[in-house]
Amino acid sequence: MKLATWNVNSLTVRIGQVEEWIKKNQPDLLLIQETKQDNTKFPHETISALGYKSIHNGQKTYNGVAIISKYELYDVQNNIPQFEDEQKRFIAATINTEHGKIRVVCVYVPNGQSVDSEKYHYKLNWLNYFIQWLKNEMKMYPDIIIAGDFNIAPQDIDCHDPEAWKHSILVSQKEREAFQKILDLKLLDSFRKINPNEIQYSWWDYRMGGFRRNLGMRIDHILMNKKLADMAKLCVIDKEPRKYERPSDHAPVMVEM
DNA sequence: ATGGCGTGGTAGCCACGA
Repeated sequence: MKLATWNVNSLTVRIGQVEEWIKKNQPDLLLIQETKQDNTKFPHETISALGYKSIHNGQKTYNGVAIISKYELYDVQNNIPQFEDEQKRFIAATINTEHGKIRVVCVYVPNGQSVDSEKYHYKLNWLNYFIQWLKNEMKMYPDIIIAGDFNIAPQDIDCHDPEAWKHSILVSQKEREAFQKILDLKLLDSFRKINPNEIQYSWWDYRMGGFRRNLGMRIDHILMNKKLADMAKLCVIDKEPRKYERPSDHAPVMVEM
């Protein structure tokens, strides 16, 4: 199985690139974030023509998450249960694979804007509810993959300038503690497990020549339980799409198992 | 690195992202 996560920063703009990337990389599963379109706009036909099923939990202008899959998707859950939220940042489904039944969760964790912002509280609150939900979900689905844009750089090696960013969003202690709480549920960050010391980023600011100067962060992650993580052979961040004309500011992260 | 870019709204020298 080959699976990937990619924040596309508007599927309307990036649908051509998503098609191109799928054709080239042939993932079995692709989780995308920031579609920025409502469910009526989602290009199910384009995806279907490539041989994939798709489900989407979206809204106009902001957020929006989707799962594109070679496998049938069932028991779909839109948004975190028991968490009132207008924002569409979560979609989950179950698939039957060569590795057995797997629960797949696509997340677009709030950005937080700045640590003194109301949006930062919303981010931490969102993560709290997510962790509670996940804890319970793992009792029912021991084999689980959670992937998406976490908007958290877990360790200093995941940030190009940890000293400067220390107290800022994506890096702040509270966000890292929340990420650690997720890992404490016995989930593994597949990129870090497979590449313990690699310095690689998945996002670069559009401004200031961020990509050219490699001023990035590793904030997009693929987490899985130990059994699945032990099967994963390879985890790479594909920088190619970041070089496309009109790129997303994020690069896809991909696991092969 | 935070003005500097990109997207999507709408007509606001806007909101939001990260």
